[in-house]
Amino acid sequence: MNTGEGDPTVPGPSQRLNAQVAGVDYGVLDELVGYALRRAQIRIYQDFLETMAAWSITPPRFSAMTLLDANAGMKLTELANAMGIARSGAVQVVHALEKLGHVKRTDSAVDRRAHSLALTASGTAALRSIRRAIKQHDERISTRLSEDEKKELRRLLDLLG
Amino acid sequence: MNTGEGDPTVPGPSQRLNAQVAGVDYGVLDELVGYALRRAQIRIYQDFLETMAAWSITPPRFSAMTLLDANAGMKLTELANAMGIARSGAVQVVHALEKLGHVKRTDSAVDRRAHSLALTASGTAALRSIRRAIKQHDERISTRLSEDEKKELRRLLDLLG
DNA sequence: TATTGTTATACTCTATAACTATA
DNA sequence: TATAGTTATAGAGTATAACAATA
Repeated sequence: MNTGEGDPTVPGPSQRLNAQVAGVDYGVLDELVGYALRRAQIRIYQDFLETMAAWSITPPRFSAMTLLDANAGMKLTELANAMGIARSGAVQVVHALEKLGHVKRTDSAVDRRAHSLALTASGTAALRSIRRAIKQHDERISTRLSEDEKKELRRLLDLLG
Repeated sequence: MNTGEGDPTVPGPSQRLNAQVAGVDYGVLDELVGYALRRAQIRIYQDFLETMAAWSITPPRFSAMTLLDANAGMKLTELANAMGIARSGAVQVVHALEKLGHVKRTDSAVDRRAHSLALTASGTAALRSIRRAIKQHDERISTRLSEDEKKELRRLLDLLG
């Protein structure tokens, strides 16, 4: 797979079974909010990867691109904070996106230590397609929920943690 | 950290910020059910790791132990299917749990290729404590939800994917 | 031939710690 | 001294592919 344009590959779809298997006793797992979340995530992750395979895009890469699109000129540390990861992790994400030609660094005028991060023209174009595909993916995974239910789900999720 | 009783270490808590940062435009991310899920998971994961640090237990390890407790004698392939991961991944989880002394293999009487997996006595004892801590963790992360809301959240999550 | 467990390999994601250049 | 970015290192989690033993 991976029609993609670069080295950074993606975990690979897999023909893995559904998270819940008949005839198996899931014990306390079935009572935990956290495990319901995890199970949903496991299911959804499959569709996400398949949706993004052609672009070599992973969840953190999509987050980074979206953040840079909406906040052009962010510094690396700001990006890391916004994503909730360590700086060293942000370096890797940015590096992968640079290899894909989606992100460029510009030396900051004010602070010679810092770089200004932004999407390239082709990165912006790619993000348009990616975003469209992601929106479809998001529709797909939540197709059994009404608009009200989606809203309620988001509300309840935001109360968590 | 890691008062734990074995080599297999755990990612490490970290003093990372919250997933949502003020002054940053999250763009389309704020509209996606999938990202709300991801964000909640990121927040919760911190508490999970801190809760489990003393036991060197990770989410998949907890799932495996719970499944083996409720379905003693499972084969490796069955465990992998129940967890929704590849066999090779299950090998690693089982291996880590063996190193911790929580799981034992017994040669299957019927099929000489297969092993019968089960918790050890100390694994069962450990699971009791671990389960108690996990339940508290689950209460903690969902403390802002009423019982009805928790139930509704589980229902909506199960509709996803 | 098909399945079971295993190993080899590869990749992402994440973290901490130490380093360099600047502030 | 403190911050920005980077690199080195490490481990978890996941996957595919190939292999030996057994079915």
